[in-house]
Amino acid sequence: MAVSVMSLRHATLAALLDGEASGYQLAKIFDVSVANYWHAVPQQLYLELNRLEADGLVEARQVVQQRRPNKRLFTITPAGRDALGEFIEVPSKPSFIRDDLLVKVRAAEAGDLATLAGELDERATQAHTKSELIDGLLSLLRGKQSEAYFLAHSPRVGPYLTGLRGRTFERENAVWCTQAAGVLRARAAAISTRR
Amino acid sequence: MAVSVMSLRHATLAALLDGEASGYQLAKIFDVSVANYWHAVPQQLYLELNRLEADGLVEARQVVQQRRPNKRLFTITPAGRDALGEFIEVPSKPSFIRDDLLVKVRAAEAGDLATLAGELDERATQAHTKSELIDGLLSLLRGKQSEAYFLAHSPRVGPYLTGLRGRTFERENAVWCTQAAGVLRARAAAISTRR
DNA sequence: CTCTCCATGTAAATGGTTACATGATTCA
DNA sequence: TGAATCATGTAACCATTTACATGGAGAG
Repeated sequence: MAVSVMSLRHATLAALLDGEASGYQLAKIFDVSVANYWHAVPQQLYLELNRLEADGLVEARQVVQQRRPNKRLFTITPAGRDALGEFIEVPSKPSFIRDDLLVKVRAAEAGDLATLAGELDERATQAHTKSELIDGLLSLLRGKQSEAYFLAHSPRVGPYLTGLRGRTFERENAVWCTQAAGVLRARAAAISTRR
Repeated sequence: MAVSVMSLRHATLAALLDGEASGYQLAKIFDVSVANYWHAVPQQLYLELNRLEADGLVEARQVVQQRRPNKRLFTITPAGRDALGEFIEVPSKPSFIRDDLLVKVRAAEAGDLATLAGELDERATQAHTKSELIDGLLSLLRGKQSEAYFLAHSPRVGPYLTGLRGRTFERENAVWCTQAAGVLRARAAAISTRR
């Protein structure tokens, strides 16, 4: 059975549903809101946008600027929207976490506990910051509407739902990192007093 | 500043901290407990194990079997443990989610809402099953000890902590998938009655 | 008699990261 | 004067996935 591939394509197309954007702008968007479900560096986006253009899924128009480098603004085409529609029809492969830091925690017994606890604290802070950033994006989307009303009626329901997932993920990440750091530090202390 | 790479290596080494295993067994382990922080298909593991052996980070012994194909059991070497220790010292790059299904939800407006809701329900079930599986692994690890005691004293603290993260992740995944499916289905119904 | 499990690999293709390249503008 | 922002790309490299390949044992 066919399973969907090439999600960078579709993540890029999806980001263009909000309107035209340059590769540079998309890179920024990928850094904040798209980061909830996909990650890509600018180089990837420039390549992918050109491929999408060649395939007729996006259209570009050149914008000449005086004090800034010229840029190309991309718009999703009807064919691009269709491609997203088809993408939604084919089943996805299940997602998985791939996290260096969790590998380290798994292997904690083979390394320095204090160092690891330090990195966990840092990560907790980052995750907390990220969750607040997303929180801001969510209330910006929602405006004065209640969440229930927004979810029932707003055309921006897609970004809102992915934002909710991202916010929870980052919050839980922060909680867990803090817990793990505490556990490891307590153990590091226990080991050093025992000697 | 150097940032750690090649986590498959370290995930493999970490999995061998529990004792010797064959490539086939490791593939199983990767499917369940290691899946909380890394994913790999068997082919990758066979390759990686051979590379680790060539680098002296694991040792292999051949086990000849009568009714089963012969196998090779791998053990982590002191050099392998050192490699894990160094891995823990170098900072990790921040992790990110990469999920096809979230891309689809972001792009919901361009596709069929009922189809997407259906896939979200399926995913909710899978996530719930996975969370219960992990829950079982955790109580197996814990045995009769309280969680606090286990976290303070057990040598298996690494796997336990990653299990906690995985369990929360899957639980939150199930909750979110169910919520998103509900939202999208309600909207699908609203659209069809309006016509 | 078919399916799943055991058990290990090679080869080709795709996807993703890192390094390199350029250059003006604005802000501290 | 140095760093950050705007703006786009190429090339080399590394990691990951998919397809292909083999074959006996045991369960239903």
